[in-house]
Amino acid sequence: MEGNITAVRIVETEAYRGLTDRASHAWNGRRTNRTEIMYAAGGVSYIYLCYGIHHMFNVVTNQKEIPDAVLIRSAEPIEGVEMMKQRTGKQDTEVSLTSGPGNLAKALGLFTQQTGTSLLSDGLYISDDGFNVNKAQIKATPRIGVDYAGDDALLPYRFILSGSPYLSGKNILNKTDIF
DNA sequence: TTCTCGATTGTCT
DNA sequence: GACAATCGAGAAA
Repeated sequence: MEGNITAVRIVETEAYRGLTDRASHAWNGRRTNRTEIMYAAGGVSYIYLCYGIHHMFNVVTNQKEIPDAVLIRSAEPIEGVEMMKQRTGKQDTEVSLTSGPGNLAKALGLFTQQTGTSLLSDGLYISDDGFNVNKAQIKATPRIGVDYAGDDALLPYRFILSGSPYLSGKNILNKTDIF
């Protein structure tokens, strides 16, 4: 694996509370083949295909039988930029490399088959690299692209590292008027 | 079995 | 700013 590592620092996430959140696939206890993994104990990945094109990378976060997850929307490339460019087919290093959930999953080489992978495994893991985040920079805002969820779409369940250039595109336009 | 629609992105006007 | 692309999951019949 040496030399084949791609690492990113997560700068944007969204929380999905399965039981009460209409924006969640597991809303109201819905349990299907696809969402089954959300009911597993936290620490595993939930990756699925959206619009037939884009892969979404989620982290299952709660206890067994509680379908909560966090969508990783955007991140800052730390290591293996060349490989990410290869995977996404982009020529230059640009923010869109890992900005936006679809791009991020692509850059990291994540596909639906990786659903259920433990995030403590060798191939895929999340760790603390000691980066010191100023808590004042962490902001909560309404989520993106979930307008259909009614009132739940207004919940401030999106968390961003404000000021990061890697926040996804549409959000950059909106980021100033939330707080 | 069939139909509808989405936790998005990129391109066109 | 608006809209098409694209396919699998979920719901309905």
